[in-house]
Amino acid sequence: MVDVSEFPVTATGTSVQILETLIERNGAGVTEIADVLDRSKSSVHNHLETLTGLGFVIKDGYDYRVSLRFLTIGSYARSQYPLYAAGVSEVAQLSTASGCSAGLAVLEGDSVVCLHHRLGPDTDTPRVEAGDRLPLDCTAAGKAILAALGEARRDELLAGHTFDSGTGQSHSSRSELDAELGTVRTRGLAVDREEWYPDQRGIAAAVEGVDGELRGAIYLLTATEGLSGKRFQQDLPGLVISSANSIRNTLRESETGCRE
Amino acid sequence: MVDVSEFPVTATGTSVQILETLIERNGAGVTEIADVLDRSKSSVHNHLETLTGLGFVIKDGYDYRVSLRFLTIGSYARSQYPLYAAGVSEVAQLSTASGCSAGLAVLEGDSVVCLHHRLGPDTDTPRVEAGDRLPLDCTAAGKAILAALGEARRDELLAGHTFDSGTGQSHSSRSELDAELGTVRTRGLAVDREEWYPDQRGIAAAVEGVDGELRGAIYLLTATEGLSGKRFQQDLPGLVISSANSIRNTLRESETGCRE
DNA sequence: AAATGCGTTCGGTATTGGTGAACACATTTA
DNA sequence: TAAATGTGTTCACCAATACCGAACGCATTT
Repeated sequence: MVDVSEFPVTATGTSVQILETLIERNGAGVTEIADVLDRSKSSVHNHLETLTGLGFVIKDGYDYRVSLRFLTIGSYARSQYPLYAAGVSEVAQLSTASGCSAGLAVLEGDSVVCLHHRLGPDTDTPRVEAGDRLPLDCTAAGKAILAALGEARRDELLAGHTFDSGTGQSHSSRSELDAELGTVRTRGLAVDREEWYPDQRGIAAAVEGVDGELRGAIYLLTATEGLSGKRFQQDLPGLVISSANSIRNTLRESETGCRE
Repeated sequence: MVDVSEFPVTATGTSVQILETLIERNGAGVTEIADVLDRSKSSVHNHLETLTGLGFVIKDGYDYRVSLRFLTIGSYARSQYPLYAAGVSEVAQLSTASGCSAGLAVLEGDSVVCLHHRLGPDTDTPRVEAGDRLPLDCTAAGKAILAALGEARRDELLAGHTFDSGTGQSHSSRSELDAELGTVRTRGLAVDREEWYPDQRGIAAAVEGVDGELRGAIYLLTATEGLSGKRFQQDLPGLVISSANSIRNTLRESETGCRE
């Protein structure tokens, strides 16, 4: 958890700290939070009353919980990314056609965030949710995005990166990663071979806008079990690439003002 | 917009006011916000720096935008409702089987909120998003939920209700609504006949937990065009009711500790 | 009937959020 | 080239307020 006291408006920091406590504990009461955060009950009570009044917290009985207002604002935040509107129906199509789970991811700040995820017919893939952060170096989407960035930005993201997430089947150093990113760039496709979750493979392609700048990535997730080499190396990659192209076209239409 | 100064922690109120401005204007800069809210630039700057540090706001260039952190927390808030986990795959099935859009809604505080929405193959239904609020009296989901509540709670929700949302095809008074809610209770099904959006019809059924308490509703949305009377009065209602039953069973399993 | 749990209210005070002016930097105008 | 305008940012001052701690009301438990 971030140290909330290092920012100029400490009261807002306290409110957020209380929100995080509510999330961590799946709802809590005034006294409980005051204990955990080592604050007075009255202070906590004031914050909760404020957050409730503002619609971010719901009180039921003795418990306070975070409200669906976050989902409302979250849906809006997602709609800020043109990739979402342009890609959501293509994800449905990709997921149906491939029988795999599929989704969209974007780079926000220094993390790759899942914008949308659709569970496939073979339901035994990890339960990724919209809003989840994806590891940079051991997921197909992360690699696709890294490869599409300029070197300066990539260096920023990987500064101090430890290469310790995922299953350990992935790279152990920056130079190994850089080598793979070269391949990703030439193929226009990134893969993850059981590097993120055991028995799970991923395939992803970056999507750029009309200006050539990165808009995000579309990815596909599937269980290794019963997956033939040809399917992983030819069929599925083909579907992902064609989906990415389709999204690029939709994006071009919306970014240039429709069917130029 | 709520008056933010009526709550004890005014600084949090100000932060939220700034967030709302960012949403309203699709991102904004320090000066712009200071103008709109009639506050000093330094104050706005401090709040934005705090919100950025806490991860709720993203700065790109001169603009600040709300971040996907809201989506992350929103997904969590949604997962607090057992109806979501129990119903999301049933919604997919219902949507596929019926060819309509379908979704889940719950009562939070005094509003009915959409937990999940899946666009159907016939894509010309309103673009409902997770987190959207649904009108109480002119949507099928709203009526299903109202009908399932105790009288006291229903009175609370409808106190001061104006019956002016939707297309105007709906009820104009509380007594008319009450009459329909009786029918809803006996049929176990609520409908909306172009009352919310023109040319759109809805069907919904409430879902209760093992304690008999309301957990929310599952709904279906479809265009009137090309919809036969039999389909709207028999086929689709049958699908919705069987979906609701299926979710009730899933809920029972999870609430009693799996396959009792 | 006493004791413990909860959330809430209240006054006092040290902290701090807000202001407005000055600043650095970029872009636009003359 | 120089001035003018537009950003976001920094700073010192002061009134406003977020915080504390004790008291309170109300349940539930002992």
